[in-house]
Amino acid sequence: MSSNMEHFRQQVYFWVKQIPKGQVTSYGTIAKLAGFPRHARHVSKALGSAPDRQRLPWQRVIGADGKIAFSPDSDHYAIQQKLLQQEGVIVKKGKVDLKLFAWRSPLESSDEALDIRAEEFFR
DNA sequence: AACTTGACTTCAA
DNA sequence: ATTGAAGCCAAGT
Repeated sequence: MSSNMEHFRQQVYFWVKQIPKGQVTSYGTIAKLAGFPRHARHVSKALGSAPDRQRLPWQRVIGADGKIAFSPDSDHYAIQQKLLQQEGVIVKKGKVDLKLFAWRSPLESSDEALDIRAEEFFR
């Protein structure tokens, strides 16, 4: 049987793929959606080691404060910013206005919805 | 077993 | 709005 962490990773990939083009969400939100709240840091790890990064819209996952998480002087940072801008997301000083581009996931509105959704995916 | 390391988050100044 | 400290947790040393 696959490890818990492996399950986590699959859930992360699934939810990241759900983020609509031109919108963003946070590591923490993905962690929550995946059913593992408080594991925001592991979401980044899962993305970084994703076997098929090419098919994952990883650029749509940013910090809870709307900022690109990579170091501003890194290549990753520049690439992520470019990819986001290419799909219409406005990034100023490495920050996205969440009021305009935050993905309204089904689980963010209510905790009840989150529990229901969790059941669907964990049986 | 102890300590460090992140593509994190929250909260209090 | 910004900043820093504390909390977080699996992995790697």
